[in-house]
Amino acid sequence: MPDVFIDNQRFYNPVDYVLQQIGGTWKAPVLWRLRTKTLRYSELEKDIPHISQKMLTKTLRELEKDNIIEKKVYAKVPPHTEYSLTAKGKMIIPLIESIRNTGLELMKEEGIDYDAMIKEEKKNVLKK
Amino acid sequence: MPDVFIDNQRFYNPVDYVLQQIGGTWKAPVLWRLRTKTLRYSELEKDIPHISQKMLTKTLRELEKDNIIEKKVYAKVPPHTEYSLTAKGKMIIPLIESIRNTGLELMKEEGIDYDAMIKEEKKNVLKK
DNA sequence: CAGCTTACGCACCAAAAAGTTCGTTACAGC
DNA sequence: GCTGTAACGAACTTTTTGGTGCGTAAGCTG
Repeated sequence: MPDVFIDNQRFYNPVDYVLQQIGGTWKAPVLWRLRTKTLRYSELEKDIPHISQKMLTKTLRELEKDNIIEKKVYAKVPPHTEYSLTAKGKMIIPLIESIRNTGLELMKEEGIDYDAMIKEEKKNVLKK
Repeated sequence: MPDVFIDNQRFYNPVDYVLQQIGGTWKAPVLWRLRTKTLRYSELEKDIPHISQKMLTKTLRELEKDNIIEKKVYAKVPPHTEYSLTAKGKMIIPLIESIRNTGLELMKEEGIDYDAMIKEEKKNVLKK
């Protein structure tokens, strides 16, 4: 497995190359939400539990740099920005779905029904 | 996306859960080599470029803990250990292949033919 | 005219990941 | 009896990640 250099960055193998672009804690949650629609910064922030502004901003900058998402800025005050997938981003979504499905399977083997958990949570949100 | 607790560890979502188990720099290289055959510690060490002993050991321990690989020890001196995939490990290999294939595609879009690079490298190794 | 709003960048600090070096075991060959 | 060997564990340092809090623009609202 030889090393590969792209944009002056070294990657050990193709898996490494992919995981640099979509790995880490926050990239998948962002991409997952953008898979069907364009969203604003503040919408992402509200919808992704635990994410800090710093991490959201950093994640968005990296996804932009790798040409996975696009940013559209409406130059007003207060600011308004929208993020959406690029063609490359759309190409990558099926992979995220595969990873997610594997995760659901593995969780099931641990006795956890994640889809049911999500439904439960929605009920509780509505109650409030 | 609610949090999930498994073995006292928190995961934000199914993708997070999978990437904790197979993400990072070294897990895929190890699993990729074990996908077809059992290997000794020293064989893995020789075959994976750049890996340090510490990282190899740590990676193997984590994969064992997550029940993805098995260790067989032959109690002699010098030591002899063998690593192979468990059933769960075999389940995960297709996902690694998907990630790898996506990586190959993305590299191709950057003008890099990784399979050709590997062939070149093999020639060079034989020359030495 | 004070305060709220959105989407950040920046500085500072703590925590986690990763690399480097060293030590160990016990037998086999020189 | 000194050296090499395989597979590590432990200690230490460096690098990378991640979190918190602060500052900012400029118009709209009370």
